[in-house]
Amino acid sequence: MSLKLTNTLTKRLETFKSIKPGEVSIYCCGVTVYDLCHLGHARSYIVWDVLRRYLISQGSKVTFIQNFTDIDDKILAKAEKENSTMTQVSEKNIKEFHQDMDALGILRPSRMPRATRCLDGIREMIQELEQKGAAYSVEGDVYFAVMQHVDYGKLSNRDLSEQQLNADGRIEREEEARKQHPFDFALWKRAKKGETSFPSPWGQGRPGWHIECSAMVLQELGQTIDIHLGGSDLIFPHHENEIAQSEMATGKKLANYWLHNGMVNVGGQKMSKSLGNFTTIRALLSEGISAMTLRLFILQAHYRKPLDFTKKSIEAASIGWRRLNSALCIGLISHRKLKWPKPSVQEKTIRDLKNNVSNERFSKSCQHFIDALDDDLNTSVAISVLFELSRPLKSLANQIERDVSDLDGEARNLDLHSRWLLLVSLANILGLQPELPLEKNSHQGKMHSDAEIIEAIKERKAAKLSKDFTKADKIRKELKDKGIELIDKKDGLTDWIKK
RNA sequence: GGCGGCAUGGCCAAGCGGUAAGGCAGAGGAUUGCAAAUCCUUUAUCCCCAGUUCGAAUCUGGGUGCCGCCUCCA
Repeated sequence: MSLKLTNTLTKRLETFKSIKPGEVSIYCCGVTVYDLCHLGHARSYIVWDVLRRYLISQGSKVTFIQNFTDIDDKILAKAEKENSTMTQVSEKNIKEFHQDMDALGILRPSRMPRATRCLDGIREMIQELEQKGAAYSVEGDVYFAVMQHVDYGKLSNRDLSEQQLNADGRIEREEEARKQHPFDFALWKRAKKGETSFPSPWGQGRPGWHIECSAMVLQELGQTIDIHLGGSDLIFPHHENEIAQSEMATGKKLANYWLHNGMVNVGGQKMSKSLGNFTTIRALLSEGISAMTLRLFILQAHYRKPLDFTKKSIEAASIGWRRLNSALCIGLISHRKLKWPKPSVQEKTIRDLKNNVSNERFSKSCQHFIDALDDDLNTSVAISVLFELSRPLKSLANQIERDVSDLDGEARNLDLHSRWLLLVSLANILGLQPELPLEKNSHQGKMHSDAEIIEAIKERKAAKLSKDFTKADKIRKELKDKGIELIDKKDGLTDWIKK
């Protein structure tokens, strides 16, 4: 089987085939850098990160371009509010963006163009469109004439003859009057006085939103690319307009495959800045929810479906991850004890993986995993394979934790080792990487000094030795009420963690 | 009003015509003085109604409900 993807352009599941064999060009719509990213952004970029990792694992050379929109009303508004500049606001949020994405284990794009650094390309494209009669200027504004583009609406199923009957009340009358068609959109907007602006043949102004992506694709990847990515909320008007501009300017198809991810919902409603129902990635991470928990949470759903965000669902993912993680960590923590070779972090291609899997049972798991991803990135099924692979490893981790000296026989050990290698490699394709447990006994908070706790543990141990379990339990309970949990180990020692 | 999507156990979520993956929670058992962790076992006929078919959660038609886009938006 080979990779099949749902193409928004054709509304069908299609076998993916790149223009150049072995090479894949991808453009992903990035963020407008006026604020921190929220879980919705995380979903989008995590999902596309998996697509990218999967293509890489198949041996493809992937060029992944993602933009920063750093010219925008909201950035300007923020700059004004903070008594700063557009550049300062953008720079700050670009840094924040990288911090979040790195934390989530998202591979950095090959290049990240910015609108401010692509102005020549933007102006050239607008001029090209003007020459072709697909753009017209009105008092310093330049609009794209949608009627000139025969295919307009092909991505989002819009019909130009309908004239957008019911979008009333949402559009500024004044601007409407200047447009030839209600769907016409700005390629260049003239500057109001005092506003940050850039020179152009049409006067001082700023590029419209859609044109930057068209110009960047052309600049970074060429006329036709393999895959164009974005959130489903970008289908119209953003991507529709991008297609119109690019295809009119170059005369070539912009992208062969258009992929769109579903939204993150809160209480059934889309998470968004404007609704104010968003939770930032930063906030989630600082609450102690691990990056991999978020990844698991997101990848347990299919990427095109809406995903409801609730405290409960995150907690479920968190526990699920903790268990999966214990299996993923075992070869890193206990390879000496198990006499496994020292783990190397080499990334493997699917072909290597398949060749290395000797055991028939494992090759089935491996194939099941691959088939799942091939089927329009069915990460949900792929994850179920990981959980199934991890089961005996979790048990092993537990045995080691309890210091069971009688580990299983050699053959079984070998079996577990190759199981672990497969698990780690497959998990890596989803970007699920082992998170080594934090040092035990590390904690914040000042309710108790370590010495006090250790004293209590000693007292309890004495009570246990003298079979005074009532007292032992009382101490456990007292500590628990203060958020300290005791874990008795096989060797008679007691660990404790602060919650 | 137009375009698109979704409806599966207590919760989340796969399934793409052949008799319901996986995760969380729950129950029972093993282990443990207790607790935690771990393992084993276990819990559904798929929104409603009609139809196609030997056979449908899966296809068709009609309902009902929810969501997204049509304004900035991942």
